[in-house]
This record gives sequence, C-alpha cells and structure tokens, in this order.
Amino acid sequence: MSDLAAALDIVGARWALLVVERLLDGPQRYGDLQRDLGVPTNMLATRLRELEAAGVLTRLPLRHNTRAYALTDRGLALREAIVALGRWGAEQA
Amino acid sequence: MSDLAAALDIVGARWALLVVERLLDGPQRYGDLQRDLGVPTNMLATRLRELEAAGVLTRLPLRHNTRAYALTDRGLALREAIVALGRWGAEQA
DNA sequence: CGTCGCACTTGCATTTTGCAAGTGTGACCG
DNA sequence: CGGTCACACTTGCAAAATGCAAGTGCGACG
Repeated sequence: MSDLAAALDIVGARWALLVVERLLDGPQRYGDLQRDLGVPTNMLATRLRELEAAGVLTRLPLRHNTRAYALTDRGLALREAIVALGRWGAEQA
Repeated sequence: MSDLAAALDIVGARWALLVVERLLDGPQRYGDLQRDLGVPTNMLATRLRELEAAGVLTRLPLRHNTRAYALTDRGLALREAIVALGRWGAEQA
C-alpha cells in the first residue's frame, strides 16, 4: 500500500478531513463541530471514534458530560496537506 | 461551503486521489490504472468520468479502442496536496 | 471468419452514509 | 425532592456508494 493509500485509510472517509480542519483552530466540542460542519450526528460520532483510535485527536474532559476534541501532534501534522487541498479547492472557483 | 469541502467534492471520493497520483507519473491507460491500483473496474470507470467532467483529466485517443488518461493543469495542481498527504501517511509507519 | 486484447457496462450483494427520533446524565430551578 | 434543560451521543431504518463477477462491443490480427 502506498503512502497516500495509508493516509486515505485514516483520513479518507467522508467528513474526516473537514473535522480535522475545524480542529486546527483549536479544541472544539461535539455540538460545535456538528453545527459548524453540518455533519450528521451519527457520522460525527463514528469519525471521532475512528480518528481518536488512529491517534489523530484526543478527548479532553471538561465539566460533567461535556468534553472537547483536540488534535494530537499527528493530527496537527495534517495542516500542510489540508492547506494544500484547500488552496486547490479555492482555485476551482 | 469551505475551500476544503469544495476540493473534497471533486477528489474526495474513494480512489479519486489515488488515480490522480498515478497519473502524476504521466498518462496511463485504463488497464494500467486498474492493475496498478487494484481498483474495481466499474469504480475506475465512474471516477474517470467524474474527474474528466471536473476538468482534472482528459482522454487522449491512442489507436482504435485504446486511449490514455492524462492530467490537465487543474489535475497537475493537485501534486502539492498529494505529496503532502503522502508524506503524512509515510510518517504513520 | 474466428479469436484476442482492451475498455468498458451490467446486475446484484455488501458497506457506508444520512435522516429522524430516542437515551443517559449531571446541572440548575423551584 | 421533582421537573426541565443542555450536551453528547445511540438506534433504527432508508438511500446511496462501493465492490465483485460476468458480460458486451469493437477493431486488429491470423
């Protein structure tokens, strides 16, 4: 499997990169991600579980039943790729 | 829709970026892509149609019922993003 | 005129995604 | 102490995307 295929295996699923992009601005709560991205709640829950398992993000417990999701170093390392893809997308206007 | 979302709308589908990556090495024929990537033939046909419609690649007629697929400028512009994602994928070893 | 390679298409099973509604839990209000 | 609320999910089911296997069309070549 190529390097690109390995990357897509982790962040190639629908919404995954968009979640990571949102977290580049700092930790976010579940409801914030949901409202900002418009992602279906079950998909968001699934993606967050997968990305946590892949070591891309972690859960930070806040108060009682509230937590925030924050990128790990591995997640932050996606910034370059996300910026590059975003620039490409912007050029298609 | 964000720039990233716009990009993923075009190259976010499964196999799409892998096809583009393969074409960064130069034009390829259908059978070559299929064998090199291990992509199901109907998916490959669908992706090639979509990527052509999006202006990412073009068909170059060779002889009779053979053609090659080549990236357009728009397709070549994905190189930076693909390299960045590939590097990230390599770091996860 | 029959066979071959190439580029697909088609039919159907499996998997992923999406929508809508429901669940659990602790804080806060009266 | 009971009721309501916000938040973070889970669940059930329909729709869409993906994958597998087999089939089609069509020039070239013998």
